Amino acid sequence: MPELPEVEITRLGLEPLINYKISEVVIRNSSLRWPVNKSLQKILIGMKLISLKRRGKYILAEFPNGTLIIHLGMSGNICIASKDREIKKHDHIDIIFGNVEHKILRYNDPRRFGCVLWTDENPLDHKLLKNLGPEPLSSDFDADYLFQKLRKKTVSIKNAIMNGHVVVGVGNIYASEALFHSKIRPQREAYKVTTNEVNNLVTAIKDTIEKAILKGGSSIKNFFDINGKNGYFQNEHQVYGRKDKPCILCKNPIQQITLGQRSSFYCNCCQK
DNA sequence: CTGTTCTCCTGTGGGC
DNA sequence: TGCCCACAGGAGAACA
Repeated sequence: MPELPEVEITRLGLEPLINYKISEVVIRNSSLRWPVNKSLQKILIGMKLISLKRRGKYILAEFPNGTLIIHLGMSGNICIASKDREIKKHDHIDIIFGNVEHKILRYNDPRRFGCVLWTDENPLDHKLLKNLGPEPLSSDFDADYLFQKLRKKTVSIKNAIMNGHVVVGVGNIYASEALFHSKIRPQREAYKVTTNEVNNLVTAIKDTIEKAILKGGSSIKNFFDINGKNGYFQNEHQVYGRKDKPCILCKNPIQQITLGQRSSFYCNCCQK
């Protein structure tokens, strides 16, 4: 469940847990991207969830004594499970809230590229977060900023916008989508993108992400007891995954190329 | 510093 | 039906 909209929807889905205290922590498999702190149980029991924030694709669950930093990697998902829900394969962590009526934050991640980390310092100072670029939906992310960033970059524009130090939250799907909407070929060198195109690109990134959040938000009522996935595949992509299919604008076949070892899709006719 | 390649891991789908 | 291979939505680490 990787792109920013899915992370934001996950964050929203967890909000019913705010103000509940943790009564138990179960770690079935601690070997995520980084080992899960075995003392998590000791640290978290009795702690009340204060707030849920997000930075890039990291979910920040704040407690009185520190913060859980959660990343879903490529295949992670979180649901709120009821007590009687069966344990499925790759249900690695349960964080159980409430003493009487249990609400379980259940972390599932088949590929285990995600992470669940504890910090008792300001999470924004954590080494994984402190050097991240601006949030795509914030006013800090504008055409002036992006143009300045791209000026020195010789990598492809697609790789540039997927770089978390440039802007956070633009994943492989939405990078292709945003470049299609702004009519820029993904393989173009970043520094060759014009101010006008950067302007369009910033708008396209914001629109793509905003729309996906709105769309996914409508499926949030299904969050309880449903392990992820809904909302994601339902999205209709204009170019991503549409190799050889007709471009929605000009009917020419969509091209697929590899950039930075990731699949990239574009229209050879509409994107220059 | 920049850019490139490698890496973690399981699941899935296509070809035979 | 089974087997093998390519590939999958992330992104830090290691290296040139």
